[in-house]
Amino acid sequence: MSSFNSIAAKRIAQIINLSEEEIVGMLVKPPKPEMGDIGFPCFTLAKALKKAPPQIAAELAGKVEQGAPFSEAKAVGPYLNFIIDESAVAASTVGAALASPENWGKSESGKGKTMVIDYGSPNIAKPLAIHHMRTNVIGAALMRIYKATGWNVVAINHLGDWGTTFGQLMVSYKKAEAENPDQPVDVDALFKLYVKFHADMEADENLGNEARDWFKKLEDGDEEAKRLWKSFVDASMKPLYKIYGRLGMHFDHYLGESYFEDKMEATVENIKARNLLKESEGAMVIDLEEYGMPPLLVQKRDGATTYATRDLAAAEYRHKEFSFDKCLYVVANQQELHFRQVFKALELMGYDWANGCEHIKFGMLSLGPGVFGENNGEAITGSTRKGVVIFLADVLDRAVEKAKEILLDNARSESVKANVDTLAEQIGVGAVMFTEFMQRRMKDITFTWDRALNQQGDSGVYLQYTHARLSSIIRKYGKALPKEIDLSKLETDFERAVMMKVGQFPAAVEQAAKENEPSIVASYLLELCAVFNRMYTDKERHKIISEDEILSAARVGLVESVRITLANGLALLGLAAPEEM
RNA sequence: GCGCCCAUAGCUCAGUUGGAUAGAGCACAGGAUUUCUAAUCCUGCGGUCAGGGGUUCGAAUCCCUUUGGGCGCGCCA
Repeated sequence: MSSFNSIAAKRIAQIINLSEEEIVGMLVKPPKPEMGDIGFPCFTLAKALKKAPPQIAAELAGKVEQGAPFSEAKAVGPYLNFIIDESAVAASTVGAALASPENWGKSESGKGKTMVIDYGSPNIAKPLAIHHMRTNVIGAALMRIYKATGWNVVAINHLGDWGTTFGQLMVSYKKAEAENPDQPVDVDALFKLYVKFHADMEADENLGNEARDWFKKLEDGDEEAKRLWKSFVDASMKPLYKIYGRLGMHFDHYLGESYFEDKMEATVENIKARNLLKESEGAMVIDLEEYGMPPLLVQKRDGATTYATRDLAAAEYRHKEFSFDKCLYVVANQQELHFRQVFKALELMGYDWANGCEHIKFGMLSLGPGVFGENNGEAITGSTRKGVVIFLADVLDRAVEKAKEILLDNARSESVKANVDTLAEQIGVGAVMFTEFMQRRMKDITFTWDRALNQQGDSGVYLQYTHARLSSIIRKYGKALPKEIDLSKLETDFERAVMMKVGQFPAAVEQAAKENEPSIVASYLLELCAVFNRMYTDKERHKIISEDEILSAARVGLVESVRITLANGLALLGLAAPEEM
């Protein structure tokens, strides 16, 4: 579509004293389709020309070069509007999508550039809770969106597999083991130990010191500490991989904090070499007062490292290994200050690539009333420590169960019945994932079961249902589309609206990458489906398959282009595109 | 106290590089299917775009300010 904009700009530039580039920046989309496809506002010219904007628009319409790819350029009030010729619309949308389905929506704007994305990155030894879904789903979508715009992407899971938490677990585990030699080590058991530790610490503050001592032992290479740590990590990873599979996530590297353990010394040396390390209250910090930030803690009083130091080491490693142009951290906005400090520290360490680092933050998820008691109608913050937590796996399971019921109720065909479990998984998981894409990432979310399990209205299910409907039409058509389709047959207002919407897909993907905002793709897809379904349900005028073979081929071509767009879009978001449901 | 973020219909949200009459979904009230998936579609109802000031031909959008809310501010990550 953007090529039409530049052609319009070129023609306007021929008759007024503005550059093509300036004009492109001024072009707008008219609010109603009958007004035209591209609009040029004439207000800014009014002063210089000392004429009213509508008059200017009328004069420009008289002077501007007419002809393909525009059927008309006309004045509409104070705007000069261009109407794109039907055949040009069809060729650049339906034609383009059919010609190369797998590339439809892709671009090369990121060609030759590398982006490292840090997402997921859970603190292991705790089962994934509902709020972890945000980084997982947003991060995985961004990864795919960047790939679609030509970037070379390296996805890293910076596992939280190091730190005092493991000391806490060791304290708790040793106590449990003393009472029961067969104390299991699996993620459920670990979770219970974790909760128990924090409950016990209420009564015995000394436990905190014991935990720090165990972590120090781990850092110092104590055999038993290492053995316990390894068993905790192994037990944690199993369910993690399982849920990553369900969410369709992918990582190129699992490089947890523990991986950087032996690289920490070099990082601390680098900080020292720049004269940045200062002693403060017995700990070692980087002073950032000059930049309006509190100091960054590099080493604790006992000499153990902190997650800040591990982030610095990880950033150094990532740049050395992948020489990224961009490094995105998909992490909740609670850590905003932390990342500002880390990025500033990297800059002070002399790394000019620090300005390629970006914190992709997102709003917080709280638990609505009814999820854990009524709480006087207030939302509450989940707390893994206190056991106030909704497990992601449980949410997915319930959504799948609900999808299965609805599938069996509708029971459209034998093959739906035969595949009901696969389809229910696709639909249920998709519905839960899609709730992440229903608003911009910065919005806070209040979790309620109703919201998470919603499969009505604007939802992932709506997109998937529309995809199944599109697939069904194509199945019914029952033959390959002819090589030459007469797209000029697509001439109704609804057909034009669908074509125009299909044509906006590449721009939506591009915009999503530019703003690091997968929800842009999601709202685009909802609009696409709405526009298509409107045409589809107008069965009087828009029967897709009819006796008119030429028209049928054109309409099925249009349907297929919508299906390709929807399938590619769903894939970017990580949702399945079922062919029937 | 300081910093970051948020505020649009009863509810959940789009619209944010300034442009034409601020849009969806849910909820509520009606309606559409002998024919391609009704998990759909249509109609109606619903707005001091948190308040105030400013910039501009033009502001939900940019600037200042007030209010309300969320998050953060060294030995958790």
